[in-house]
Amino acid sequence: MTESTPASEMPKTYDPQTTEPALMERWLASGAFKRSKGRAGAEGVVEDCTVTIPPPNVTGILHMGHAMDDTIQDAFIRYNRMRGRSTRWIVGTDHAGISTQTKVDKKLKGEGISRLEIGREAFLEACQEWRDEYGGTIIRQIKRMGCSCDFDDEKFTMSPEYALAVRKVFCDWYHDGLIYRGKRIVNWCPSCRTAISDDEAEYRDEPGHLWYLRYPLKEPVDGVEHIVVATTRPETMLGDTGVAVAEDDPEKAAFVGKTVVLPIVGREIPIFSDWHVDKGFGTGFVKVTPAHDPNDFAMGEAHDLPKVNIFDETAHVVEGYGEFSGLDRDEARERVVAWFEEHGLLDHVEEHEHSVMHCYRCDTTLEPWLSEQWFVAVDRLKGPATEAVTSGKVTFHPERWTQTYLTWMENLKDWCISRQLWWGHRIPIFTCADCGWEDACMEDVEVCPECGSHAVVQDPDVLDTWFSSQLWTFATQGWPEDASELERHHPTKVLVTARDIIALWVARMIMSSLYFLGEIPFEDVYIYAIILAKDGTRMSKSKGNGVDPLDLMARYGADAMRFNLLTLITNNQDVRFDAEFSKKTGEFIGSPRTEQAKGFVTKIWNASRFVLMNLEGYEPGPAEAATPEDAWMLSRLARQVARATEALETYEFGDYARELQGFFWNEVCDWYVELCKGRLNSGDADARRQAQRNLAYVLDTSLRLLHPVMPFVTEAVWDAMPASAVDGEPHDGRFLMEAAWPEPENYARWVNEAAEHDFDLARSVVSAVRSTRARYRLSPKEPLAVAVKAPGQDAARLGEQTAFICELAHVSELTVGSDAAKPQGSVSVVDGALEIFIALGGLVDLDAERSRLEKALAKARKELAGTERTLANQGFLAKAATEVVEAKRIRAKELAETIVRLEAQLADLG
RNA sequence: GGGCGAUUGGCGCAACGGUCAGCGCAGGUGCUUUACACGCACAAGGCUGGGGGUUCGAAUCCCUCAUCGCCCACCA
Repeated sequence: MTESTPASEMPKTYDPQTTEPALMERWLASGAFKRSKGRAGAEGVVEDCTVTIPPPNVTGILHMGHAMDDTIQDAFIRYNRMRGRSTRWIVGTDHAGISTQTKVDKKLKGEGISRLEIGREAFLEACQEWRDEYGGTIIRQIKRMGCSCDFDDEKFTMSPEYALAVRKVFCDWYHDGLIYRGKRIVNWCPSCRTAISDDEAEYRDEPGHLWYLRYPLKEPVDGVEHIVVATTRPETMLGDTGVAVAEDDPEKAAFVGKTVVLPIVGREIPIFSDWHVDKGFGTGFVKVTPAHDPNDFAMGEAHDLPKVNIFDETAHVVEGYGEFSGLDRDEARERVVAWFEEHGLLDHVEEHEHSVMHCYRCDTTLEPWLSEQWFVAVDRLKGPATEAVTSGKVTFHPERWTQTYLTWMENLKDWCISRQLWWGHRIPIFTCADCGWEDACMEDVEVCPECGSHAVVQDPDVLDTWFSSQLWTFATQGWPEDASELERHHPTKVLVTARDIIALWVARMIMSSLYFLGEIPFEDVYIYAIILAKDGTRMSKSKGNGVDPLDLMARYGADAMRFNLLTLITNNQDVRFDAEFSKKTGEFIGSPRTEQAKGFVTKIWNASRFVLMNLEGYEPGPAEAATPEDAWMLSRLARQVARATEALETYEFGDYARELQGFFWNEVCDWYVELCKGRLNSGDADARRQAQRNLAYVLDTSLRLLHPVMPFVTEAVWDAMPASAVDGEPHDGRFLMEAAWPEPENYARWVNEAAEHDFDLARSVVSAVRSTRARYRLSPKEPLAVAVKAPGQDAARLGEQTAFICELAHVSELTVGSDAAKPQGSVSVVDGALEIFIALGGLVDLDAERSRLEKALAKARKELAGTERTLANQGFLAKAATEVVEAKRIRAKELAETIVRLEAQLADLG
């Protein structure tokens, strides 16, 4: 910030497209985004505010969810930096195992290459290339938004340092007995011969059948010789090891504990009850195939059933099933059904639609397949993680998400962490093929430490992406090698994220941080609303209703988009974004709300330009409540400082933005700036100087308050300001982003309730005159004579404000008094304790005035009647709070007085 | 199927048990007021989705119905 633009050179229009990137360059070059040292507070302690960005996928591009997330974080970070806290926003990307691998896979497929052909090494190289090419995209987009992240120290969940942390966590948990190997059903693609993760599988509803098969009972039950099961996959009956009924099914109770002889196979299998079963579906009897269905697997575990795998890796029936062995699953289905029919065991067949999983790559129907996987046992983790939240150490905002977290934690099952992918952290488990030695190792092992064999192999699978991202708050801060940063900057202040990853990510971060650091990863979790399209449905590429934040910024600028996003925030869990698209081309046309926000950016620019244009001869000096309007403005400013500070401290971002806009636009611009024009143009040098100082003070403070959400335009204006009116020193070389936040206690002395009341009286008079003028279609230039009758105290206060009332309402002659007389031929307006008479001579339309007054009278009488009814209610008087009763009494008195005045005016009209 | 949330003037939203239910946009009227027409002023527009309950008092709390949406789990 070496050169500042003289006010006279402030361009007439503000262009975010040139200003925003240029400012960003200067901020970046200055190092202002690195950790701020902060300022010591009253106790001599510098508070800490470290925030880690939820790492976007390395291959990702910015979408509206990121835009919301990052706007909230940046507003919070900028506020805290100004507040004097030691602040750093840690940025980085996630390697995103599945989605990166899928993208690279598709790219290679487009080139006619299969990852299975080129092998693991070559494929990982291709992934690395992809990351190098696209990895910077989203970081550049975040920069376009003006986010004040520490970009010089970007993190990555697969960097060597990070990999070390991941490996240590795995090994420690393994040696502490938290990581174990177990069997689990995965989605197997018989064509690709690989497991497909849940996220890669595509569900599709397809027409199918429900086959009703008869299973003979070993011994008849009450004369019944066989039961009937319903299945969509009859071929899997070869692997059945049980039959289940619902726990709450009295009709089936007699069958529980009995035995069925499985047809074809001849296996004797038990009948048992389980909560998985819905007695209303099918026959109420469910065949259980633990090796080929996830639910059946769970039942098999619970009831200790054998898991019989009947398919090989190409989904052909394995040896041992006679004529069925060697058949593929479709042939097997036909033959099994035919066999049941031939033997009179096929009860009947129904049409049945059900969802089927397909391979995202080759579209083959996936086969649930039993395989070896690695798990994290959560028993020892969930207790502390639950306590961290119930005790209030970690707080959710809004509070309602606490329940989501606790419910999930309560139902938490062991976490399957192995993924059959190549792109990711490879599981550091080494096994000796010769002697069976196995261990989790920090260093790669080539020779078996037990038998010296070279036949040591590493587990081929990689870790779930969340396994590495759960370490984000501390693995990005030097853990495990150097704990010095963690000592001062962990736990982090807040995690800002979407509700759909409370379970996947938030909960796991809490568990791992508690385990390895013995402390929570963050104090607060702020869950923001999901941004939906205009029609209330989720934005999606296929629907074409999604809007690209870059398009928004190209059209309206980053400040406008940021402001728009914050004002959208309410207590609601979803918000709608009003992006409009061309019906013909589907192209983004615009967003009215963002356009409004752009209007506010322009308003700030223009108001600032006006102030700066009028600073000629400005001498820095203290603000002063020299006039009633000054006292009012400074009081309002003080309240706004307190309110904005409170709102940001309590994560009320929407209120912060909306209230600030109302204040700056409707109070500062519409009233105060207008009111200062007189003094600025008068020949009175002292009055002009004071108006300049006050305007500069109000503008300076407003810019500081607005900066967290509107960093660019506020910084651009600040750049043009000759000196800070708050500290009275030239601020060349300092950025607004590094300036001090207006501390409420420094403004508290301006709060002046009486001044606010007095100003409201003057505003009432101005509004009454303007309104009357509009009703009679009189030009604003037409001078009018006005008399105001007010109670003594109010009359005196109004008397001090006649100058500006006359100016704003174009009043030529203003009389104020407790006994002011109504001039001949005038219109009267009753507003609270004021009676305002506007002289119109012969123009007064008696009928119109009468009906207007009658309308007002009727309204007042109606409200008075209601109020009196309440006051007559014994229950109300007995139970309502005294201040509420008192407020009602005062209101009744006011209404009664208003009615008297209105009646008098009506009588006067004749 | 489970969980969460919404329903307030034409549209988007506030109001979180107690003043005449507020605000913005759109629409209306009038203003080339020398910061801003991306502006200013003025006026109009609502028995708060239906029904029931709790309470002295309900847009607000409870129940129910209807409609809509989001998240999670997926049905043998």
